[in-house]
Amino acid sequence: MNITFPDGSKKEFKEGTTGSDIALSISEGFARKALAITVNGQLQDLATPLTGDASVVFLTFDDAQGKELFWHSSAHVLAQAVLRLFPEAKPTIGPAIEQGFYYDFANVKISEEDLVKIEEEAKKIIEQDFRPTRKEFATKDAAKKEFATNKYKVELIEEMEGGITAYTQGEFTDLCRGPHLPRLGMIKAFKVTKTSGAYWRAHAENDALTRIYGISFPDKKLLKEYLTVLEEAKKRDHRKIGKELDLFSFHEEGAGFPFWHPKGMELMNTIIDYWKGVHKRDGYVEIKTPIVLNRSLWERSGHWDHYQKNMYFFKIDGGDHAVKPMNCPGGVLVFKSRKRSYKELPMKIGELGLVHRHELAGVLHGLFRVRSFTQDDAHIYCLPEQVADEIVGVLNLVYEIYATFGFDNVAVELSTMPDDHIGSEDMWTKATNALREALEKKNIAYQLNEGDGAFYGPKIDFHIRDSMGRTWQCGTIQVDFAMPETLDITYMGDDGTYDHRPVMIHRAIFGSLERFIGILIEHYAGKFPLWLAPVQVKFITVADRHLDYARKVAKELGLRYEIDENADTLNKKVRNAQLEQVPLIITIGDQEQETGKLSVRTLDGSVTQGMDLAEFKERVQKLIATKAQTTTLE
RNA sequence: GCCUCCGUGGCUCAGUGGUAGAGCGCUACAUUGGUAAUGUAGAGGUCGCGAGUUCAACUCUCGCCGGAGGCUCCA
Repeated sequence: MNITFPDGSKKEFKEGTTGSDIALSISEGFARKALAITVNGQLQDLATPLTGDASVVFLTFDDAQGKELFWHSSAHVLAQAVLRLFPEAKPTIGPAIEQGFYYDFANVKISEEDLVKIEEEAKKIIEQDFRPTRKEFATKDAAKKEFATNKYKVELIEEMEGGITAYTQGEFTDLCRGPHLPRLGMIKAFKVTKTSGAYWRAHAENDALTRIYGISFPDKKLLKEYLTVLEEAKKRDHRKIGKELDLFSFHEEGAGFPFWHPKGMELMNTIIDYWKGVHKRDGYVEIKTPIVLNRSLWERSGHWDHYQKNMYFFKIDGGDHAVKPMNCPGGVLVFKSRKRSYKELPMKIGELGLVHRHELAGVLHGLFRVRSFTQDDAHIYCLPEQVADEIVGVLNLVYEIYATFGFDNVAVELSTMPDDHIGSEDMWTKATNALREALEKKNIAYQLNEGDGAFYGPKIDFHIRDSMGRTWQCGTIQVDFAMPETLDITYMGDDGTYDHRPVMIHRAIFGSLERFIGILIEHYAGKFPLWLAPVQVKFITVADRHLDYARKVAKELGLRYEIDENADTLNKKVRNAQLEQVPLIITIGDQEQETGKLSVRTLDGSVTQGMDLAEFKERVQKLIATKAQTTTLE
């Protein structure tokens, strides 16, 4: 057989030669690194004997496919280790994930201490250096017989089409499509990281499973690097920095309800001012609607039937009321407060609305997942033929605003009709197409999420990554033909009748001010750009006699400032200001007081002495006006 | 809500079946210091809440509340 290599070279091999032999024939060093081989684009393990002419590519841990194979094999090792320690456990599925792998087990309870034992057992298995062998079942029944004691595997086999295969390593056999590492000894570092509850097939009504997560590498150094990255990320945790910088707090008296401190509010207000500015420029107007509204509105809007589990209810004067989980129904009342003409459309009505949603206790997570938050909401009421342009307008604004904060890694998802929805299929198709076309027009790559839309319409979501690599939904654009109907919104067309329904576009760019600020804290690791920093400059005096002069200069600059009046040493005050991540530190002593010049320190530790006041002001104003990402005076 | 783990002064964390300690912070005094921690003294805790076991619980058990990492859900 003739084998073609990626560089175009060809070589003749005997029929039945394995990938591993071919790899060895090229270079010994390379063979050791190669994990698998693709033959005519099909992934195989190195141990598989090859037949016929083929073009081959060797995969290493650096390739996504190689990584997946490596971690999938590691998941088998994990399952084998668990079964050695807990023979009664029933393995279900164990895939590779973005970072590592997991395996789900039924019929077993695993404590934190067990994880250590499992890891030790896994290491023994790796040392045994098994070579996984493949077995093909002639029939479904044969496969079911093999896995008869595991109803989950039997269920999987039931649904399979084509050849059913299993892999065996030592005493452990698992149902698996493969391929696998040729030798398990290639796993040089193996760590069991955490456990979690999970459900069979991810449905809460199914059996509860125990999920065990792990990660592995072909080199111990890579594991060390991975752990270092995790530790660095932890230092950026917004909950930690939020406490250190005195931005916000949470209290037992209201789980999931953030309390904003003065500096946190300074930050939020700066962001809001910016938001209001760009929206005004783009023709938005702003409203404010009540937080509490009565039952009849929520019934008409569909929230009573489709969103009740997330809402807070109470009775006033014997009537049911709800705290708003969304701003739209209230906003619609403003639109309907008088008759509208087609000439007024599109109407873009913004609202920084405080919404409350009763989220499950287990999902709360700092500012990322709270029970009350401020949406930078807006509803665009437009004619059907204006929808496409309006979506493009929102997309432009979304990318402009994200860029202002230095976010270039934004993942976009398009979510379609969920099972629980209002409105006709026809409306949903129209709305989904409008979103899709806008994305394609702007050349934005997106992932499709079938059945993940809001109950009233499909949506585009924008996801931003936090320091731990988790992604969080921020902005959203939702096209809604349904609510205009259920809430009976009309406008007068050029035919002089009110028989026209506008289309409603719901959109938010930050999504939640709270979440967005949480992400910003981690994104900047607390070192905010000058325009955002709650305290932009901190004044430090050499001695108490310089305080009056410091106060005078501070007022003149027109920046958000603090003066350190503590009786600490200069060094201590500098240290504190650095730890508080204040972008500019101005030291005032005899020198400055006499010459009228400034001594300015930036967060990187560099100090500029003898700076002219006017020049300093000019540079700082420029940094603020341009919303510069870093604060340097050079 | 589910799984695993955690809950000691404002913060970070030691600690023991016989009712508690450190550093930072805070207060006072002394020091007025030139770019990452001046010194001395002092105040501050019913060891998350409730019940049980025990002669005795901060320590053991159970329940609740809150937190962490996941699952599911979501902005």
